[in-house]
Amino acid sequence: MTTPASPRLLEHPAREEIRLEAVLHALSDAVRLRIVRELAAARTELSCSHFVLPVTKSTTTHHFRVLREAGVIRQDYRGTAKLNGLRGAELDALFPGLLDTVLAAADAQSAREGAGEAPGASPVTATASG
Amino acid sequence: MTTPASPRLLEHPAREEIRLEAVLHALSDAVRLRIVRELAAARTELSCSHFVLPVTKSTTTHHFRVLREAGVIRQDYRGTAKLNGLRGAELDALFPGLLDTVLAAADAQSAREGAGEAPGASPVTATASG
DNA sequence: GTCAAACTACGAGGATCCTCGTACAATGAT
DNA sequence: ATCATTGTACGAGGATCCTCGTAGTTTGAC
Repeated sequence: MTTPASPRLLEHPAREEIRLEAVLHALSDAVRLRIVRELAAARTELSCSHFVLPVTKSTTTHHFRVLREAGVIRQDYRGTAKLNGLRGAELDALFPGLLDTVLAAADAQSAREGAGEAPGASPVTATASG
Repeated sequence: MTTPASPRLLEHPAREEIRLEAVLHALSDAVRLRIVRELAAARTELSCSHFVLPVTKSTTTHHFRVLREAGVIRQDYRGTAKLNGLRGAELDALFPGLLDTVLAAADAQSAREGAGEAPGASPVTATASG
């Protein structure tokens, strides 16, 4: 009777529990915004280890948790890995267009700075947004 | 030779200096989001004293400064008062649709909570967004 | 000059946040 | 069972943030 079948469960806020202020705060950090952009560009769930971030593993865990607790991403264990996926549909139902708009704004800012912070591969990926 | 004609000048970030992270952070606070919503609903410049906020005057000044330094609002002195106006056009040029989307999200959340935090007059104002 | 109104500056308290290092837990393969 | 992989927990340091009170500045009216 130690631990049944459930491997490791993570708490997520219910859709109705998601607060706009928390979402905006979650997206207001450069590292987290980068994570979200990569997740959006990938269109799939990605493991934490997939990300190459300018912070340590501990800090990475922290940022993923902030995103999860704000309701921006969903996390599920898959073997030793933990898959992260955007809660795009839910967010869109709650705050129509918010995520896409922020993502577009981030792309625009990135392009303006001419930096190499592009999340996907080429900086000319955008065209189809829906 | 103490002070020429300039009454009191305030520093604002140039349009190109505005950072998405700073804007999102500025909007992630409940008090500031409320200020922005009222400003958007008013469609005019409003003095600080016009706002009835759950914080002291000192704190109000602080929040207005955060909004100004993030590039969300523009502040100008007008006699003893200080008029605040949204930098909507500039923000929209930089981050298309961002402000409107956040404003709509805030309205949606407000409506969901059934609270009396409505910025304008009636809670049924939305219809024409552009 | 005097007075009221509107806002700021400064400093402080307390909370939250970002970052890290080290130690630990869970899974899958050997 | 042993080991490597993946990610967590805990605690701590340092920065930033929100809030306030008090004192001070600028403007306009009397």
